Amino acid sequence: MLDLPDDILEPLGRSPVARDVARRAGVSTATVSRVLNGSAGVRADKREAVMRAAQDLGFVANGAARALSTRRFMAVGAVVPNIENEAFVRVLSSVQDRLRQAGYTLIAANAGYDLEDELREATFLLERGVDGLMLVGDIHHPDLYARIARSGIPMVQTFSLSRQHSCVGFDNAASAARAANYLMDLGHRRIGVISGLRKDNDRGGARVIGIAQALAARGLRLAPEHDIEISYGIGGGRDGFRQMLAGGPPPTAIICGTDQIAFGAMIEARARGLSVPGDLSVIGHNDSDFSPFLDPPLTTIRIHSAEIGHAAGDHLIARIQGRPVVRLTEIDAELILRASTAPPRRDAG
Amino acid sequence: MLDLPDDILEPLGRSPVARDVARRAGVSTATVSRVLNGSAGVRADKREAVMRAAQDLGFVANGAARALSTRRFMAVGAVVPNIENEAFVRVLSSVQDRLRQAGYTLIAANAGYDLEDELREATFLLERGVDGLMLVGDIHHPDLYARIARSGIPMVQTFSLSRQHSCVGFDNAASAARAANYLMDLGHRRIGVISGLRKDNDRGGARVIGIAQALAARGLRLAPEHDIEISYGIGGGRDGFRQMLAGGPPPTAIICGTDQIAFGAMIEARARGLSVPGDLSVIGHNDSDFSPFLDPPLTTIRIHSAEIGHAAGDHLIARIQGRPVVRLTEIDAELILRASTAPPRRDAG
DNA sequence: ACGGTTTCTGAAAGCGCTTTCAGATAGCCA
DNA sequence: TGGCTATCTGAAAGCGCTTTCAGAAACCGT
Repeated sequence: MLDLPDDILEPLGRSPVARDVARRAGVSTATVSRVLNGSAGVRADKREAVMRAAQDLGFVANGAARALSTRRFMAVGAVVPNIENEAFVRVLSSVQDRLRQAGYTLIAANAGYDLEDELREATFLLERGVDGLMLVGDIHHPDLYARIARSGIPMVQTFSLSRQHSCVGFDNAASAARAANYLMDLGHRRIGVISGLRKDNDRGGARVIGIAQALAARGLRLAPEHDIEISYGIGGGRDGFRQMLAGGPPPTAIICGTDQIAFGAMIEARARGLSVPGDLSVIGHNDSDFSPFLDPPLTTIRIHSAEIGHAAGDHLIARIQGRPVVRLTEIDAELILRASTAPPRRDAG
Repeated sequence: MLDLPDDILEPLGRSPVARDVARRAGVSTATVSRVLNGSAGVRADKREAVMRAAQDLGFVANGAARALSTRRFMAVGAVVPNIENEAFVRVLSSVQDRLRQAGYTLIAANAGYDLEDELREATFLLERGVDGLMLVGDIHHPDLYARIARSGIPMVQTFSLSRQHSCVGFDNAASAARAANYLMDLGHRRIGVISGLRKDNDRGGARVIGIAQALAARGLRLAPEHDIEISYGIGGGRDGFRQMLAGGPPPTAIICGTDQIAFGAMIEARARGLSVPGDLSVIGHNDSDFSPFLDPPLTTIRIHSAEIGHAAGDHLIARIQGRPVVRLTEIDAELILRASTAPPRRDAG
């Protein structure tokens, strides 16, 4: 006969713990743990009893205690340059998708395109005990690499490729070069670039380099006055294009760091009486939702953010679980042709 | 004379714990904890020693152990209907801002406009042990309220007002009514609505009700064929407006659930040969980044998402820390007038 | 130098879970 | 029924931190 305490059917004044479930089911906490974690080797009747007791009590295991005991926090962190940027939101959303399926939580943080801030945020995440970390790009604070190494958790970089570290991304230089080649194939010879901030941003930098090299390969050059660096957004695009026009003969085509920038440039071009694509061809980056609906619809380099996120999530989960992984996953970007690009006018030279 | 173990200057094979710091500094773990948590009452020299030892070792306190010991997870959860929606991203970003300052982490999850999914995600967060919870809207699964109550953590609802629960938001019906009144003041009499999904969405529902009531107050009515419910996005807006045209005499003005929907409707209108605002006035919701740059610039109801997030974050932190709070914070939405609205044509009746 | 305060400090007891280890139980065959 | 193996189970030892409590040290006035 079991010896039941009086309070056994009374509500507890606190949230129930494993001990309470064990008492109610007439077993030990060890068995409760075994049942709740699905480990085999518990007789059916006891399993039943535990399940019911847990149910009745509304028992929810204390995450901190579990994490302390298993050394698994069941969460991974992600630090992105700008949490409000469409591409990064999509990545976060898709990486969370995967993590969620594996029982993990995503904790996202914002670095604001600054290495020091990124270090701070990532450290914060590391202190929380995340089991894995996702970063964007291949340029990070050296201390960050050191801390990640010391913590011993897996890390994956996204949106660009890397020799040193695990990554899921694409060749920013090559895809931008492809866009440049497409423009040159159309007959353009004066091609400009409006990119977002390039400091500490290997993606932006690589793209400009890719374009410059593609031009060089055909005997052209990226004129300094056609190489503009601005802050992100539609306003940035307007400013950028205005700046570009101020610097001598206008380009007949431009490649922009985001679709927002491209949109801004198109607005400014129209305000100046330039028609797109008649006087100016425009290519963006990211394929935003609104890009197919612009006037004219925007040619853009589509980055498969969702795929990047899925792959990055799978990569981290696999490494956390000790499964083998490929170090480098390439998710190719794609040039989406729409009506914002066309051959230059005859007389444009 | 202190008795130092041999390994004291050797790197440990594992990440350092408080014990290691204590040994290196020649104090107990209690003192280490006191120093690292800034509690007063530790002599300067010992404090120094601990600081240096922690520094040297690269000590990072184990979050799970700390959480277990303090019963504070130092994280709050947020469940939003759609993590890729601009307005919600902004709220998450601003709430995180505040939390971060108070030393808390934000864990965000996606509910996809479904009460069951929301319950599932919120439960997941609760199991993790979050210290507070942010939800969107005033309609939730009854079980969710029960679980929150049982867990004893503070919760705050956002984007709408509530009689029952703490909230930071605005009166969706009133702000939509204001937009309707503005249109009627311009002379419009046939006003339509294209909203996102209204099931389990009090915001969308309230807006339509507000509009219908505003119309009724002036002896008009919202015709059923002018009351369209679609899924979100630009495509949704196009579909919605197409549907509306199929149902009899077209409205001279529409109010849309988001700027994306409004943009879609404008595209469809133009495709049908209708000019905006000549033949159709359009009002959106949220004031997206691109809205001022559309052709014509979009009149919209600006929701101060960042303020909502800040207030919600402050509210939660205050309650977690046991400080008094106001139960209801109203952050008024604002009608931003741009060129997509104008008086109807004379002959439009 | 001494008793009485005041200030610091360390030992130890948790926090609530998982997991090992050894003992208990059940199952099986002869 | 006895002996042996195969299953189950519970006691107890952590996980790494915070915090209480009582004792040690420092300080003070006389």
